[in-house]
Amino acid sequence: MNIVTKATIDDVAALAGVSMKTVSRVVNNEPNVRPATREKVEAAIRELSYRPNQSARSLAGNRSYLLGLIYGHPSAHYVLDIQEGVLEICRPQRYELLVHPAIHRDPNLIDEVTDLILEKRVDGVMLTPPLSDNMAVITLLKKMNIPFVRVAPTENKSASPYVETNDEEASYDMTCQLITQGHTRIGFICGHPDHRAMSLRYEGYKAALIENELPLLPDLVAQGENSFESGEMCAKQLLGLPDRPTAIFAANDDMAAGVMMVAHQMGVKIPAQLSVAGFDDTPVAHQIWPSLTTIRQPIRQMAKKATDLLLKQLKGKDIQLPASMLNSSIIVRESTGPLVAVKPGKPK
Amino acid sequence: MNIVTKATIDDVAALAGVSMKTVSRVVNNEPNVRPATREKVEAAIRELSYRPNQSARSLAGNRSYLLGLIYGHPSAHYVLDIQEGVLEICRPQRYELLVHPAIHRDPNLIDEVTDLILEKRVDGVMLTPPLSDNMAVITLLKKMNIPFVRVAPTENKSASPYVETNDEEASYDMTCQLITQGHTRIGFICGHPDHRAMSLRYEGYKAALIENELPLLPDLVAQGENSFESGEMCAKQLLGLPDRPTAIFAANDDMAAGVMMVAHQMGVKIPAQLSVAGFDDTPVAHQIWPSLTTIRQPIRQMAKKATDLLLKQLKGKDIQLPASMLNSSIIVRESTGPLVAVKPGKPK
DNA sequence: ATGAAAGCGCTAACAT
DNA sequence: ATGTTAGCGCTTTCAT
Repeated sequence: MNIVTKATIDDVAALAGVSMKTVSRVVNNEPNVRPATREKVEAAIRELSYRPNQSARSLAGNRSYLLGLIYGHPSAHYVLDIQEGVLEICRPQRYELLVHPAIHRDPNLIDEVTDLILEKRVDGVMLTPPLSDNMAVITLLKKMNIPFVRVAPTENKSASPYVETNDEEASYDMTCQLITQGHTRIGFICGHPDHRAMSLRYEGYKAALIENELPLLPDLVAQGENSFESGEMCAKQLLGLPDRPTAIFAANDDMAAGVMMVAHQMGVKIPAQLSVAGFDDTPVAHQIWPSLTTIRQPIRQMAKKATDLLLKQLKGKDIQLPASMLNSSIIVRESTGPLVAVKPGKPK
Repeated sequence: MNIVTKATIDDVAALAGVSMKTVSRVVNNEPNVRPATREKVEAAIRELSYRPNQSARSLAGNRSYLLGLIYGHPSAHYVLDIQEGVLEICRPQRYELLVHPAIHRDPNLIDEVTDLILEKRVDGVMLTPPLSDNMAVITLLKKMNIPFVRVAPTENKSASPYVETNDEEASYDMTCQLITQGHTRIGFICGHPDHRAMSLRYEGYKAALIENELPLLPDLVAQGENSFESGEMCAKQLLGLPDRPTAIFAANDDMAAGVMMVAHQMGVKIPAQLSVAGFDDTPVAHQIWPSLTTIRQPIRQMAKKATDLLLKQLKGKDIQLPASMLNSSIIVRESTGPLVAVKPGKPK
C-alpha cells in the first residue's frame, strides 16, 4: 500500500491534462508529440514517480520485453561474461533477461525451450556454445518462428544471425608462434567432441603444421573433453611417449592447467623443457604458475553485438549484416618459450 | 501466426465444456475441482498445448512471478552457483529470475533497485555478499515493503530472513589444523574491508590462536582486497619478514593463489617450507600446483534454502525459522602439511 | 498532433 | 463444486 507504487498511466494523463495515449507516446518515445506537451507529460511522470507496469505493457502489446539466454556449460566465467554483456545492451532498451542453464542433449531441453517461449513468452533467444550448434533447438526455434541469435556457431550459419570469433586463426597463430620458438614436436589436446567450436581450434593447429611443413603426428594428438581432469589424462598420455612433445597446446585453459599439473608432478620444467598453451584466458590462466600463454576471446563484445543483432530483429529492422566477426588475441605469458638446457641441481 | 501459440484459457474452457474459472483452478492447483472435471480440463490443455500467458496472469493477479537477484561481485563461480540454485527451486513453482549485477557503492544502485521493483515488478529480492550488508539497499527494500532474503549477512540480521554458513568456525578449524601440524607462526591475509563476511574469517583465525595460546602478531596479518594481485602483494610483505611465517591462511582462494605464485618465484617450497590455505574452493584451488587446501561453502544449498524462504514469504506463509545455517567444510589438499627439512639439490 | 474505445488473457470477488 | 462479472494498466486501431 505504498503511494510510490500506485501511479498509473491514467493518473499521469489526468495530472498532465492530456489523454492516456499521449502519455503512452511520450513513454515509448513515439513521434507526433509537441515538445511542450512532451514536457508537461514528463513533469507529471516525475511528480508521480510513474513507472509503466511491464505486465500491462506486455499483455496489451503482445510482447514480453524478455530475452532468453540458453546456455550450455562452458565455464562460469564465460557464462557470466555473456550474461553481463547482454544486460549492458538490453537494459537501456528496457528488455530484461531470463537465464536458462541447459544440458546439451538433455531430452527435456526441447520442452524447456518450448516453455520459455510459450509460457514466459520471451521475445527472442540467444544460444551459446555448444547449444549454438544444437539442431534440435534450432529447428524448434525456427518452427516457433521466434527470433534468435547464436554466439559462435560452426554449422548451419544461415539459420540465424550470429556472432563469431576467429578461433581457427588464433589457434593457427599460436601454433606458428610455438614453431617459431623452435618447437617441432607440438602436442595438441582436443576439446569435447560435442562442442563443435572446439574442433576449429584443432583445424588451426593442423593448418599451421602443414603451412610450416611439419608432420601431423597422430600420437601427438589427444582427445580431451574440456575438463581439468581430462587434461591430466591426456598429458600423461603425451608426456609418457618415448619421444615426447616439447610443447603442448590444449584447446582450453582447464585442460592446459591439467597438463601443467602433470608436468609438475613428473618434474618436467615449464617452459624450459615443455611449453604449454591454452585457450580462453580464464582466471586460472594468470593465477597458475608459471602463468599460462593463452588466447582471449572477446566474449563480452560478442554478447553485446549479438544482443544488438537480436534486438534489431525484434524491432523489425532489416539486418544487412546478419553475422559479425570479432577478433581473439594471443596473450603471451610465462608458460611458453624456447627449449632450454636444464642443468640438474641448479633450477631457475 | 502459429497455432501452437494461440490457445487461451477460453479455448480450453470451451473444449472441456467448463467455465474459464474452472480451468484457472486446475492450472493453479486450487482445490474444489472434482477429479473427473480436472481430468477433462487437463485433456483439453494437452490437446491444445495450452500454456497460460504470464503477462495476463501477472496483470490480473498483481504479481510478476519474477524474483530479482542483486549480486555484487564475489566471483563468477559464486554468482553462477547462486543463480542455478535459485532457479532449481523457483522454476518448479513457476517463478523466474531477473539477474541484476550491481556495483557495491555505486550511486546509481538505489535507482536501479527501485526500477527493478517499480517497473519490472519483481515479487521478491535476493541479496548476496557484499550487498547483503548494504544498508542503503536494505532500507530501500524495507521502505518499498518488498519481501527479500539475504545470503550470508553479517549485520542487522533481524532485517530479513537469511541464510548463513559457519565461516568463522570453519576458519577456526582451519587455523587449528595448521597449529596441529606444528605451525606457530601463521600469517593471515584479510579480505576486502567492504566485504564484511570476510572479517568473520579473520575472527576465526584470531580465536584459534587465542585458544591455543599463540600470540596474535600484527606483523603476520596483511590487508588484502580479495584479488589475486593483492594476495601477491601481501605475500611479498609476509615472506619478506626476517622471521617469516611457516604457514599463510588467506581469506579467499584468489589471494592464496597469489601467495603460491610469490612463493614459487622466491623458490619457497610448498608445503615443505610453507603451508598455504585458502577459502572458497573456487576452481583454481584444485587446478593449481600444489593443489590448495581450502574451505568449501555450500553455496548452491544456501541459494536453494534462501529461495525457499523467499517464496514462503511471498505465499504469505509464516516463516517460523527466518534464518538458516549451513555448514562449510575444510577440503584438505596438498598445499598444507608439517614443515619438512629441505636438502638443497634434492627436491621432492 | 491528439483522443476515444476496445480489448489483451488472465485472476479476484462474489455468486450459485 | 462450479460459474459470472469486473477489472488489472497498458497498446492498438481508428477517429478527429
